[in-house]
Amino acid sequence: MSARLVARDFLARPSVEVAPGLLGCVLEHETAEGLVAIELTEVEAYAGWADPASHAYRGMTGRNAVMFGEAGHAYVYFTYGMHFCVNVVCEGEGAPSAVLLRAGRVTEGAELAAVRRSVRSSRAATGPQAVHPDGAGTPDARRPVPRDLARGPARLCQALDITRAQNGADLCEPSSPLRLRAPADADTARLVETGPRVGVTAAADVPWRYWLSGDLTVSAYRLHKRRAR
DNA sequence: CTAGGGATCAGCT
DNA sequence: GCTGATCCCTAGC
Repeated sequence: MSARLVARDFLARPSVEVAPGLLGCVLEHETAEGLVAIELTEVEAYAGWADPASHAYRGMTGRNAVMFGEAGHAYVYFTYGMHFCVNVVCEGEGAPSAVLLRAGRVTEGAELAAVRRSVRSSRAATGPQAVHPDGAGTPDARRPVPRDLARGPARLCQALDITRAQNGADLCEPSSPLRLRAPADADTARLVETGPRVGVTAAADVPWRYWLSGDLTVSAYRLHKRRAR
């Protein structure tokens, strides 16, 4: 079995070129709890300086500094008070582009991923250990279905246990706990579809979201609500 | 549909 | 130092 990682050279290009090539790649995170691996099915490119939707648009800050560094590192950010999202940094020093990992399918460690997801979910819900009033609920009843384990950028991070601690992690380094594996050769010829990015008001016209055609783990598309400016 | 929650940052004092 | 708007979302009504 090949543990071949994605080469840094592959990532050191404009994110719009890299993004479709990440589909089918496997992001895996090895922790004390075990290994969870996720095959990427949906990504979005963010282009840096020229892209008003990019965190790097207004220049380097403490939060987005990783985007300005070497390609192949993880840029993790926290949003909406409770969610993490992970990006793969592309291009090179001073060219802050990145690809947001929006969804995937758990290929290893599904048990562990399910536990992580249900623990966090029940805490965010109506309190610890919500039980069905009719008594029908077994502990497993709350479990997310496998398809939903990493269906959405924040769910993907939950399943992999990616938090601020993984910000800056080197995805191209074999000894790194968080790494990006190249797809098996048989999986490379998948049909890719393209469309507008999710939740982006500025530059909503560019089709920089990429996903594997027909894949059920791709997140539900919603147009962003118009917000006053 | 909405609440939820924390971090960030521009703009101000 | 503070204030308020925003944020690439999710789960539960």
